[in-house]
Amino acid sequence: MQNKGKYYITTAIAYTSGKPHIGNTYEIVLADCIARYKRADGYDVHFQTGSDEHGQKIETRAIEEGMSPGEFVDVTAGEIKRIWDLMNTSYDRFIRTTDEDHVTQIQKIFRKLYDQGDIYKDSYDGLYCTECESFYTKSQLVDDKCPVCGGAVHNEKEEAYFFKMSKYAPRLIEYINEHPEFIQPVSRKNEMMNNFLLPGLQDLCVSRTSFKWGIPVDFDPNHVVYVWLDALCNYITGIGYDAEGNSSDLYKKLWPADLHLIGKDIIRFHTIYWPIFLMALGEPLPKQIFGHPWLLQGGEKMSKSKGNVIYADDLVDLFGVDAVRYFVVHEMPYENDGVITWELMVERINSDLANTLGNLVKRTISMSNKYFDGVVADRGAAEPVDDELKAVCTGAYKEVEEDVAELRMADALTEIFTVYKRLNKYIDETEPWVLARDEAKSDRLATVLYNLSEGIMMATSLLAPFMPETADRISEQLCTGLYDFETLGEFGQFVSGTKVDPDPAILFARLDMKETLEKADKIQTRQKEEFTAHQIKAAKNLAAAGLSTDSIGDSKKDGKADSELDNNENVKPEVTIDDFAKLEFKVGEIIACEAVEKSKKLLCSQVKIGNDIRQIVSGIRKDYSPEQMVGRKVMVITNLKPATLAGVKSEGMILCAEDADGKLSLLTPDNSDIPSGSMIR
RNA sequence: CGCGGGGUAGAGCAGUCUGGAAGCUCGUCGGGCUCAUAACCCGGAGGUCACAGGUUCAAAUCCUGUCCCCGCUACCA
Repeated sequence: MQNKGKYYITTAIAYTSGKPHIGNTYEIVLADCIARYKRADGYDVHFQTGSDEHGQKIETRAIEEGMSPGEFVDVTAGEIKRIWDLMNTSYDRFIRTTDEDHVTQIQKIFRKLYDQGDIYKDSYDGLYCTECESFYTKSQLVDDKCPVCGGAVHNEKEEAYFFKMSKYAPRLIEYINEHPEFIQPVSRKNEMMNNFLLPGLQDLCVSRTSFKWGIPVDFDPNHVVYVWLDALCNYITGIGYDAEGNSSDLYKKLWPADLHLIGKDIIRFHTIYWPIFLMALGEPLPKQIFGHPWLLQGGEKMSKSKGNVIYADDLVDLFGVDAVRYFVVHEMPYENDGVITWELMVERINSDLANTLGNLVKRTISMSNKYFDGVVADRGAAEPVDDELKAVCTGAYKEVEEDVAELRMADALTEIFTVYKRLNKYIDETEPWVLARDEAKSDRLATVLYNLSEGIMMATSLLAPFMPETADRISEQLCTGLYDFETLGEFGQFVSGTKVDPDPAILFARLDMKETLEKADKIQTRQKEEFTAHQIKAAKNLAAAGLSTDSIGDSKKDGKADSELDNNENVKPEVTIDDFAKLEFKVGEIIACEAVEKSKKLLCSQVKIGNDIRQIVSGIRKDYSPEQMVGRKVMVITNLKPATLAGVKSEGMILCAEDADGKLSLLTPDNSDIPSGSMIR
């Protein structure tokens, strides 16, 4: 096969704060499809992935788990690698930012940049929240208060190293303008230009003294290297870059990278900071950076506290690795976010994998066995109807090639399945079972089955980078090997006279929706329980280490919700039974309810409490509609001082439980027959 | 007026740059077929292409305005 040259592809390295979910796993699968495709297409591919293991968050997460940071990242990096392997991804190196060669190089790089004056020491002058021990920018503040704890922030100075971003910004702007393919999709280019580059790039603080878990600056050990500088450089350290000029032959061959595949959330780091670091090091810039969209669970971001996270290993258990690979690549459009739900997963598998592909292979091989004792032979009895089929088969490679060149992998996959669909149609057009009834048409029947087998192998050879196991199974059932891409322009490579599998196994069994959703439900329930248990353990460990629980949670927003929850639970002082007796709780029945016009959050209910009817306004509209409220019996505090909310009078309060996400649940009496007005004690 | 993306059939999407009969997949309804995993093939129904104006012989596509959704808005990876 012709060698088309080297192709160096990377994924972002995964942050080791926890187990990656299917949204994170998508990236490695996509990269693997590209890598495998390029290999099959004649490129000398190098595929690197890995884990990003430093930073304050890791330090905190380790404490939560009661481990040292080093032990913790060993566990999570192992977990990431296990999932990457489970997904059958063919990376050449899994780099860890704790790897010795990487650490050494980062220190050299930092020193080099310092020596040449691109990094300078200064003081970081920012808005600091003592409570959270963090700096914030002005734009991050909410009402001039800390966005996490809501407390006051003040100006504070901290000694730090800075990188002269401003020095290189004009060159980067010029480069981006001259290389329209550099940032993909192009809409992202505008965001970077308009938000950062054109208004003027600020220098970047590239060291930290507030935590220890990072790569120490060797000439100033109080500082650790900023995690992004550390993480981004993996793309060069992983292939043998040396800041002192002794880079490896591998590096000389591979750099610059052909493609950095990353999530759309970290585009800024890859299209601004990373190119500038490279300019400063005097190295060429990567050829292309593709910020892929996200896979969302039913339209919302996955979050552990919501219990809606879908993990690759659960999916693989239920559906098999190739079905999962197929799904994530197929469902991800080029520019917009994709959607994953268990229902969609089942639909895709049944329709595309079981019906279109699996059934096609099965029926084709079954007919060869039934009519010709398994021998597939081209007896040359062609008819005009064959021509269109052959054209579709021989044209597929070109179509797929174009899609892959633009990284439109979902489209490429669809293109391949068009061939399978065409083959199914061909069976109907030729009606082999009718030909079988007439001995004189035996040659034609054989030729039809030959054409089908050949068509399947042509499409399957293109499918192999996407679904490697399935492609192997199909070629085994047809007792042949996958085709070289170079030969895909011609029809008729299948060796005439091949005897196929006498009893081919079903490739993808149809799934029962109800049954599968029940299994999925169990998985999600288990997951939510595990999360709750983890939160308790984490809080304990953090408290033992003398830290607050503010930093728990898998995102800033969750962290906020968590801290509020903790405040409600922990802050209130003990009360006596007499204090409690001052409050009057009764069962109320909601007899009417409507939304408060001026507000997005409020509902106004008419509540029957014994013989009394009261109007109560509640901020629960996001979780309950007025229709849902009517007829319910709820817990009401009746001696609360009346208040006016959004201009509407409220005489009491309907009680709700609130979870970590702020989702509300009305408190309802266990026995719905209990009359309204009953006392609650 | 911070920047950008989006609103197309019940669901998920393409089409918009370069104006010229509204398309794909799933679902649904009807028909065909029986080799096959109740699979496969054909056909139908279902859309005022967010809304309002404008340009044009012609607008999902170009222009103007409005409404809604989403992302980004720098030192948390």
